[in-house]
Amino acid sequence: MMQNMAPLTCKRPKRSTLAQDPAAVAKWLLGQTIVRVLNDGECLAGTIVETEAYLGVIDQAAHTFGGKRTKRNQSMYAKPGTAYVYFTYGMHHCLNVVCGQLNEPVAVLIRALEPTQGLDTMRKNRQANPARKTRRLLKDHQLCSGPGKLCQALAIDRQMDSIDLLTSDSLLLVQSLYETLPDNQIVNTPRIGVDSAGAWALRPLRWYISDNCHISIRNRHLGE
DNA sequence: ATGACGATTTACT
DNA sequence: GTAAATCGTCATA
Repeated sequence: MMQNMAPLTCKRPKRSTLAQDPAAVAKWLLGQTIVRVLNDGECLAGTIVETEAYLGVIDQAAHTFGGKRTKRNQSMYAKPGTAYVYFTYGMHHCLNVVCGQLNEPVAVLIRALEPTQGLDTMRKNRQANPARKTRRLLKDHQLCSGPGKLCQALAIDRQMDSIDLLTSDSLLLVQSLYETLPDNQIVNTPRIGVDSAGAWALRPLRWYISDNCHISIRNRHLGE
């Protein structure tokens, strides 16, 4: 568990940190913070606890497999530190951190956050469109425990696509004051929801913080 | 213009 | 465990 979080300071990562291969960045991002500043100035924040790397043109599970370039995925070709936000399944948004080099379409999907600031607003955002009538209060670990959930909680949609996470005032990546997590607190498994990607579905390109209860539901019991 | 398909979530048997 | 919800995006015509 990430307990006793330091008060939020605004140390921004260097762009060179994100200009690495997506697997390295995915691992590095664990423990860092995503901050969303709403129009009224309210801050919502969470610690990244689960990530997946998408390796671009060679990766059958990536939107840019084979060098595919469309209106939707063009921000994956942008400079490292750019947000790639896409809409899927007719109702969900997903947030990625573009990494690697300019024009090298690789990215890291942010799959789960441990919410640290603005939980009440997150709960409100998550229940804005209740699918079920009698919905009980969402527990903290239900707010950001999935790529679609965290975007709903932080009010992230395609308007945030192509934003620079290192300079933006509305959606920011903030570096932890702590050292990088030790390897024995990081679990590495295959990615979720990419079963149709052949052999690439089996590659261990997902990472999450061991024993953290805010990771996505699926595979919470697996791993190691 | 049309049809197939999701880097998901939720409810339900 | 299975299936429904729901629609932008993309490839094809």
